[in-house]
Amino acid sequence: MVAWFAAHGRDLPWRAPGTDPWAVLVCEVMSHQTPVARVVPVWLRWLTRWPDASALADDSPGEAVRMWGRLGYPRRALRLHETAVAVRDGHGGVVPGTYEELLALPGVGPYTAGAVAAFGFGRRAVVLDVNVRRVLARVHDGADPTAAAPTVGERARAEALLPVEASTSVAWNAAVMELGALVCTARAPRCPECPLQADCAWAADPPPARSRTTRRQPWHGTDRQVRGRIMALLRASHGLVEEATLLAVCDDPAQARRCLDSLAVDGLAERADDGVRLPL
DNA sequence: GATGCGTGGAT
DNA sequence: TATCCAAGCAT
Repeated sequence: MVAWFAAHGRDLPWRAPGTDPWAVLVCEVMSHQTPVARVVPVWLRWLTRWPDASALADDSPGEAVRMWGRLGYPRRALRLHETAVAVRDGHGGVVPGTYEELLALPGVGPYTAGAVAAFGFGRRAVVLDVNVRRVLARVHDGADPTAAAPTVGERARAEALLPVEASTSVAWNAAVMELGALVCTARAPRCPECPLQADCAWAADPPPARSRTTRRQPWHGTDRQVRGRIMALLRASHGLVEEATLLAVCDDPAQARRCLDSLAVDGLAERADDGVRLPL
């Protein structure tokens, strides 16, 4: 596993020696449901502008949302800004190092808390992202994990497999995650290239077809699409945007209104007297 | 536990 | 062209 990673792991910028926990946290949050290739340039620009948590906390949430650009799920930018404030005001500007403290930060869930503990602090922590889940489930069960959140059983198995020694566990986490991203992929896994092939239930008996358990949400005409269009207009403007301009992003005025309202509730848009803008 | 939440490249 | 999918989290 670890040898495979040394030979085939990607040379991602946050894997450079000396990357501090805050930079790791930023990269982990940006990577939620987002391809790594899209994260890299934003992460580099982000840390150039705000090298640490306090620098981000001292700027406005709206600037964080603007810098987030088209990464998607812009509420993550808001939560990352909230986390920066929490680190500045509650932890003396230093990212806390325990799983429990990390989990308490806004926008930080079980995956991110484990990833920062492991990759930011070198600690032994279960890192259960979709890649690790897929690798472990296929090796053990010969089937893909469910679409639902990880079960206690999955977590227990990951814990049981995780090497005891801290630095070894960090390397193991990185290797399994990378294996899931590059070899044990969701579609068309490259089993002949996999170091676990000999011990893998999936490789021994590949399932014939994919079973679709949950129906995916359609895209065209959804509130998500309309919200995205409104946010794109707000990011592009450094001042107020006329509400009528924002409401023109789709044909259905009621939907446009609903979406603008929901963005305001989320804190992604702020209404002023004569327009709308990103939060100050 | 099921839903909602962006975006764009790959197939 | 339509669907799948990518380092999840909050409600």
